[in-house]
Amino acid sequence: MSSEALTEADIIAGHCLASRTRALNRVITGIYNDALRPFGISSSQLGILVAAAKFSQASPSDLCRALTLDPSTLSRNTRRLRDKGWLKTVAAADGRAQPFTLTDEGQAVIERAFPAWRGAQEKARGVLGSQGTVFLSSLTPSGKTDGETIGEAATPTG
Amino acid sequence: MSSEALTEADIIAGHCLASRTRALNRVITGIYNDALRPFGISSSQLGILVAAAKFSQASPSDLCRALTLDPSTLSRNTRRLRDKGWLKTVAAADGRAQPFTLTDEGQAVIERAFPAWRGAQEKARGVLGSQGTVFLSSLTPSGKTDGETIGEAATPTG
DNA sequence: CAATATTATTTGTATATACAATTACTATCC
DNA sequence: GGATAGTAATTGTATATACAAATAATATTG
Repeated sequence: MSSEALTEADIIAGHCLASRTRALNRVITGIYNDALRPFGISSSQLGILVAAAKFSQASPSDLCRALTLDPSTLSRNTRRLRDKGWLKTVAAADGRAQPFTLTDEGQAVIERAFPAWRGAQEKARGVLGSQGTVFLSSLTPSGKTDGETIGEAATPTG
Repeated sequence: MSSEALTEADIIAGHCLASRTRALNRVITGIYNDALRPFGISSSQLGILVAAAKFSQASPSDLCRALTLDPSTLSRNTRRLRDKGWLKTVAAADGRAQPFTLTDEGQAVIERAFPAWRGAQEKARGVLGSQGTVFLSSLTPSGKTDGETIGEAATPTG
């Protein structure tokens, strides 16, 4: 039993949920990006295309709400997808809105990339183990817990 | 019971672990960044400072291994921390190495930010629920599962 | 209906991130 | 010990991300 006092750095390094979440994100995102690279699409971009496919006519604000994404982030991301010809802007009643739809090319990209996505998904399951897979699967695409609260209330202490 | 065939987009949107991991990362990282902002430090930067505190003399390659961070990413991140005076480069036997140590100011920043970090940690626990908290706590700071495999092998099917 | 408030999106700026290429060393191996 | 291989770090370039500010259009309200 070590009797040294724990420093702030010890406590943070030993428990920080943000550091662990970000590290996990780097690992998992890397798996998908590696798998998707041959198709010229990133994990983030594929996520936006599939979200656009599900809203037949998506507005940026819809997707921001659905994905917990800052509007400025989505604006840049959709610009790249419009530049590639995978999304196209359509007219809207409300003059402020800039809704878009998936193009046929965008749909084709989803279909072409699908087997690679599936391979990455398998690899990610392996890395996450069943506990991690079940937990992450319980989240909505917005990163929030589905329904009420998943577990009980969190226990105190840092 | 819906009898429509699932499209690729339906399957990806409904299950993608990368999208969920990234969305969770946005939510969790945002909690810590909001809490730390008044101290002029980000979640990522605090993570590097505490890692540097634990290696009394850290080399970039040590930290990259410890955190699963690309060397080019760490290089830019430590540059900002050196510019702020929180890390300083020290001499090394190996002329290729650029090891650094935490400065007194860097140590002071950790101490000042600690209560805010603790508050963010509490909030994150609440968002994650006990299942998410337990899972993420089981990861090392590198984003990998501690020890063997956490759960059993993942079950198949995309 | 004109003034004001609200909403939707983009643009300016900055950090976090990674891949590829480059630069500087150190190690190895004839 | 000099050519070559390997390692450590940085720099070039690009995407992902967010906050703040600006722009533009619709809603509200007096």
